[in-house]
This record gives sequence, structure tokens and C-alpha cells, in this order.
Amino acid sequence: MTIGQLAKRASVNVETIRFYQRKGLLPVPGRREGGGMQGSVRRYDEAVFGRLRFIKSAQAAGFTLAEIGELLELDSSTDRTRARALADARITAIEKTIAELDAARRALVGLSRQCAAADTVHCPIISAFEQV
Amino acid sequence: MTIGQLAKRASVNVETIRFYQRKGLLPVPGRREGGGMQGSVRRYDEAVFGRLRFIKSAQAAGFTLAEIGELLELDSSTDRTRARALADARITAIEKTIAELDAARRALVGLSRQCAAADTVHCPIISAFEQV
DNA sequence: CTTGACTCCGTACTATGGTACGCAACCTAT
DNA sequence: ATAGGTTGCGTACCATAGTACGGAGTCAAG
Repeated sequence: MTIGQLAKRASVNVETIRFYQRKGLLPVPGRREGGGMQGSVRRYDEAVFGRLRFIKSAQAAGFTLAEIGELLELDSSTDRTRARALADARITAIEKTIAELDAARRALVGLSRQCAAADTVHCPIISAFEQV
Repeated sequence: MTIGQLAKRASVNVETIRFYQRKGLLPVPGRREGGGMQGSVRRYDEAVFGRLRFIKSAQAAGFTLAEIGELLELDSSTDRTRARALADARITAIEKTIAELDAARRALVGLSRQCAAADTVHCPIISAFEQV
């Protein structure tokens, strides 16, 4: 597929793909697998699509692009220790974030309920977070 | 308190407080409550500290500084509808984020376990996220 | 009454994660 | 064969959330 088709399939901007290429997160395919050097347009295969999807998932997991770059390199390496360390560190961070978000969610639910009560004049937004 | 003491208490950088002042998120106190115009150093009270803590909590809840600015204004207003809309939108976003993070966490736990298994040569990092 | 730490303020710089722009070359359908 | 829509590539620009810096003023303690 072309870069435009890949972008559409992965729901990202063409420029984002190029940006990832510059960062070394995605390969820049040759212009023709056979070998013709001149002209043509770069073609992208399923593997690149999978890699792109991985980047998006890892991003959702809170990894930075720099960490994702390391994970991608690690994927084909045998450094299990490092891979595990990265995974474990992120699991801990995710659990902390989830706890924070859940506390915030509870504060917001309380706030929303107060706002819904017709007898309230205003919502005490700041104090809703007092114990968060 | 002085800006330095406030910063220390809130565990933020002095520059961050000034940055929030420039953004209108924190008030810039007068140099002397009595009225003496000249010289002196600005003093911060408990209310500013509370506001700063609120900013940090709201940030942890995923609000941007722009949204936090709106919340702070709303706090003393009576626009319950708007306040509630912001809260509800953020609750939805938080729930989505938590779900994503939890999926990622599960993928990472699986990955970590694979990496821990002594008989594995390498951790299939990319494929660990395949169904995330 | 001076030294050293802190404050004030403006301006500049940083990192992260993209987006946009412009030009030439290419590719496809008419 | 030519117009219109990609592509390729480099460079520039953007928003967000700060951080750093430099010089002048201020304050407390020795």
C-alpha cells in the first residue's frame, strides 16, 4: 500500500507516518523490492501496519515515543530482562494513574450530582477536589 | 508565605507558579495588604495554596490548563449547566482512558510473565499488544 | 552595612508530539 | 499527453506545559 492508504487504514495523518519514520519508529521502505532504483513510490506492507498499530496501543498505555522506540528494538532482541523492566515499570505507573483517575472520577461524579440538584446555587468545583 | 515557600509546600517549581499567574490561573497578590505600594515582596495565603492544589488535582484528572482556567472561573459562578457539562465530559473521557489503560496493563502483565519464563528466548512485545 | 538568599519580571529556551507548506517528481484516468 | 491527485522530502511552524536566565530590587542576619 502507499503511504496515504496506510495512513487511512491506521487512522493517522500521512505526516504522522513520516514523523515516525524520522524518529526511526517506522521503516522507510525501498522504492521497489525488485531493485529498480529510480522513481516510483514507496510501498508499505502489513508488517508496517502492525507496527503502526503497536505504536498507537503503546501510546495509549502511556509509553512515550522514545520508550516505544526502545520497545520496538527490544522486540526482536533477546534482552528479556530489559523488556521486562520496561513492562513492569509501566504496569506500576499505569496502576498509579488508574488510581488517580478513579479518585478524580469519583470527585467529578460528586460534583456533577451537586450540579444536578436543582436547589444548589452553584457547584463547589474547587472543594469537590479537596480530598483528591 | 512567599512564593518560594508556597512552591515548596505545593511541590512545584517557583517558575511554575509564575507561569500559572501569567495564565490567569493563580492571582498575583498585592505587595502589601495594608496598601504600601513600594518595594516589598508578594505574600501568598492559604486560598492560593488551595487553588494550586486544585490545579494539580484537576490536571491529574486530565483537564488541560485551559479547562482548569474555566473551572476556576465557574467555581464562583452560578452556571451549573456548564460546570456539569465539563464534569460529565471529563467523566466519560476518564472512563475511556481507564478502560484503555486497563487493557494495556493486561497486555503488559502477559508480556512480563512471558519474559519471566526462563524457557523463552525473547519477549514478543509487538504481538503482546496485538489485540489491545 | 554588607553579604547572601530570595524575589520580581521579562524574555528566551526546552521537550513532546505532531501539522503544515512548498516544490518537484510521479502516477492514473481521460 | 495532459490534468489532477498522490508522493517524497525538507523545512518551518504549532500547542501544551513548563524551565532557565539575567539583571535589578529586597530582606534578614551577622
